[in-house]
Amino acid sequence: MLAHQELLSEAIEKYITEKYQVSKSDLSLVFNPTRKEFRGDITLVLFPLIKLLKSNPAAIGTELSAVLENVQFEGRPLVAATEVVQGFLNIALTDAYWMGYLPKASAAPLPKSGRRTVVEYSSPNTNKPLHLGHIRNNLLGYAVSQIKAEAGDEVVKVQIINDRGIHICKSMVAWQRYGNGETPESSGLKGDKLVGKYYVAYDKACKEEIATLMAGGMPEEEAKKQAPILLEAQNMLRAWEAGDVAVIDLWKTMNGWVYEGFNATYKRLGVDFNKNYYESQTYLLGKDKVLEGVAKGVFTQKTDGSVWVDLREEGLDEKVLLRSDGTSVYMTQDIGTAIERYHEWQMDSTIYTVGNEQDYHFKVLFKVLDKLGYAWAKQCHHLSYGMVDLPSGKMKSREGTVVDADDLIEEVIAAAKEKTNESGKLEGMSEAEKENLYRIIGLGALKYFILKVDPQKRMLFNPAESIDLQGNTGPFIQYSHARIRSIVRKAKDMGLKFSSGSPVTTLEDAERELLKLLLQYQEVVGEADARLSPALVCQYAYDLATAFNRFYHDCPVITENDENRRAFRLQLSELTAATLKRSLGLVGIEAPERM
RNA sequence: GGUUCUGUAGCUCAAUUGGAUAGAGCAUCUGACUACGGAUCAGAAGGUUUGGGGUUCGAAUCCCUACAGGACCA
Repeated sequence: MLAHQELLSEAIEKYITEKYQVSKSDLSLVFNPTRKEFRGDITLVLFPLIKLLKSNPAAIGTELSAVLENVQFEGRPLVAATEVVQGFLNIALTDAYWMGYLPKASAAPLPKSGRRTVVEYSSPNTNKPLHLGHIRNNLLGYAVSQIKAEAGDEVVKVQIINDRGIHICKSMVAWQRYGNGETPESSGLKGDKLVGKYYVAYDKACKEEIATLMAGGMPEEEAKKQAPILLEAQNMLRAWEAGDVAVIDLWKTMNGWVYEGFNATYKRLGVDFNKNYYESQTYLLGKDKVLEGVAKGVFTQKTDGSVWVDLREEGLDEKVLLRSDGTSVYMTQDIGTAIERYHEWQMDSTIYTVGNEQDYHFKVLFKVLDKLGYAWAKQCHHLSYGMVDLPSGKMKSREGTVVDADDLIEEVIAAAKEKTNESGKLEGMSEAEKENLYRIIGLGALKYFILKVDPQKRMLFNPAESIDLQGNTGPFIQYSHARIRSIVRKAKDMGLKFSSGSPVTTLEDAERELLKLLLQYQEVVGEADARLSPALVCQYAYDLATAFNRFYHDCPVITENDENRRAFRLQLSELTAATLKRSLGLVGIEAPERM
């Protein structure tokens, strides 16, 4: 987007190829941003040229400096100053060059790519409420969707719900036994919480039954298989697969409760989906496709009837696709879902947002789809993210250390309320506006805390730090935005001008740094898209907020006397607020006008 | 046991994917034009990048190895 690197690069290439008779292909110029302790905007690394030109860095540097000083941009000098430090040629560009880009400094989406991307995130089971792990998953998936859209793709956000299987039957059996007809309405419990309660009840009953059997002399292994409530659940699963009307009805009812609960959580969290997929609707297709694969000879059926794929040549191993009794495994339904989804969307790529515990699973899935002959299998990506740990260690549902999503959301909002009331400037706000602000700040803190970490890495979730308002946090950026908006509003009330007929031609350091950062917006979006990393957007927003705060500290804005300078600074301020807001939006964080 | 990911300041995270003296925040200490919104800004201190080899002009980054932790597959 910015022209300088290309111009500098061309000039140097032309000079070296002509003077030293080296071919262009042997010449690779390495540019880096200049480190901030040196003067300059961009730096050419000279080391790679030493051998090629048979000279030393200092000599090469001074020689190239002379070349660069003649480079023009739109009829004016591009380079203001150069300096050779060790093996590096630091190049400072002219303020006129930077100012030329001011009109383009407003954050805007990249051009349409013409590509359609499906982003899958949140793949809950319907027997338990959502927890902190799902929150990381949802925030990542949503943010990546936003980033992809900003990078020009058409994005389809989908959820895959694991609504069938033994786990949901366990909740159903327990509800039948102990529920007395309890519903979300009768109990006032959120639907997913209600179903989760019976899953826990199942677990408890099952353990008791196992203990009873063992007391009667049965070995533990046997008892675990023979517990009556387990047999009931297995019976129910068979009845479900056979289409038993009563079982299906109960299943629909209880899953319906869960969906209402999930939807409430998603809404509170601020994520949404264009389409939901249900494994109950895709596992049969998966089965068919696996059997087709057997017919085609890409899978093998063993004598017991089970179907396997052999991936040893690809460095993986053999993997079961259908059990000997013909029932499907996770892989089976994932195959069906992938195929159905492609038929529906014909997307150019798919992103699966799933924890890194499934790394192997997705390697296999993509190979299997490839073996089945689907060319699009190569465009499937697993956005693998690390598990979330607590200061007390891992989350373990058995030990009750799982952090419930709804509870967590309400806690961060409550914490935001408390802290905001200590130091906020909320006079004149209605109660409803205040409540909304607490929500925005609490969620801003939570989301930023989670998304600033590289997705791939395992992360530690410290509840206390997640609601910090200072330093590298969401609320810090939100505050910076609100402060700028306040300044801008005030300036407008005073009737100050935001542009002038004779714009400034020289820049203070803080002004230049801010302008340069504003111009990086699209580059950051592109990089975050390529690397599927919302963390880069978080870092950018933080850098931008910091750069503005320094600028605001160093440079008078409203109180600046020079009208042209003041207009420029007001414009910079307004652009910064807009870019902060847009960047935060990419990671699902709202930017309030006041706080 | 096999495969794979991770290891950076006391703590939580960065490091433009091989470039300069490894950067931020928190916590600690010190300061800021009579506060254009101080939830701000500036500074100090804090490092043998888990250990050991190697590759090269140059390594937190690539290779080998040991150790530690996580995950997956049996």
